[in-house]
Amino acid sequence: MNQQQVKVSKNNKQVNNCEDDDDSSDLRRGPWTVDEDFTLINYIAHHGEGRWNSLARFAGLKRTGKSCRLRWLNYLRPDVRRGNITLEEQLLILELHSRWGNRWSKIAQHLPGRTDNEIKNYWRTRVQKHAKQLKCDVNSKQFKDTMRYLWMPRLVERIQASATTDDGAPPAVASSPSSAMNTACYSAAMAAGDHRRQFMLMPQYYATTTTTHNNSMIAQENSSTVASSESFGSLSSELTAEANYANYHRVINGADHQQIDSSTTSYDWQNCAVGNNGNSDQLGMGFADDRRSNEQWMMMTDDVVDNGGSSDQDNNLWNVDDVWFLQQFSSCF
DNA sequence: AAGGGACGCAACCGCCTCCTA
DNA sequence: ATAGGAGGCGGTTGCGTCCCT
Repeated sequence: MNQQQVKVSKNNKQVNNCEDDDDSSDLRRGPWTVDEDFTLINYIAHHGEGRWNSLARFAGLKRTGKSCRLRWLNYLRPDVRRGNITLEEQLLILELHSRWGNRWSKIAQHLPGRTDNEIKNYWRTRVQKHAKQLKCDVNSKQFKDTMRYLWMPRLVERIQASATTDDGAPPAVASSPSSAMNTACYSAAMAAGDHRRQFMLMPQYYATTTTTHNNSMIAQENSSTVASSESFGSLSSELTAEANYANYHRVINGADHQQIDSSTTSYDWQNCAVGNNGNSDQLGMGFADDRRSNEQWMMMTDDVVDNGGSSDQDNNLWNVDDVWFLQQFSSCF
């Protein structure tokens, strides 16, 4: 590959040029100039997209068709959204990536205005960075579990929180202000029942929840999944696990008719650790199976949960405590 | 203030698939 | 049926900017 590239100053003024190494014509490479952008926009406005090679020729652009296509799709298209990836978009990216892997264009189809390139860059710069921080491979089960059980629920929570502050209206289910991970804390009266501790419950992510964003698209592929932004509303600390579970279903289904009659329904809770290495108790971690619904809940006592409030200033999902905690958490698998 | 490392992103590369003649 | 061109896609690179020392 010819490493010599068009050098463009900050204001897009070209200061150097070179020739394409596999083409005797003077095809340009490197950053696009304002003039080139204008030419491409103008041409497409009059003639439309498609046939990129001939488009490049007819428009008088000394660029390959591929280059024109990329510039248009990733940058010049009027419906391209620019700016920070929102929390909702982050959540959707994580969800869709967990399902499809690096199918960037497919993922991008579900994020209007975002390009595959942008999503790919987001994944590489943010997500992979966190995997590196956790000293694990981004494709490892360990990291995927971390995303599913911690990152994504936290995103849901933060989306809820920002919705509350944005429009001033309280969420449909008031959440406890005392915990940053106030998704489903309550005093568990677990089947083991030998002590009462404060737990945060997180269901297996896909068992019962989806996102608020583009949920119609998700529903197409997972019609049995109930889309709700309220999935992690706090549950009453006064209720039994069974009642809380019933409430949970009521919450996520958003209607009373879904309420489970806890008086006639028994749940086979197991306050057991699954796959732990024996120190989950020290970590305040455990798993509970609801065998009736085949849902599994991960539990963490609130002393291992960040209680600092969800006051992150930006879209950075992690703080030092998170990383520390995740490193501990990761060692359990 | 300056230098250097880290980061983010636009653009390119190469492979693969699809389309058309 | 097939070959060549065009387009699509995921991976990679290089450069500008930011931030820290």
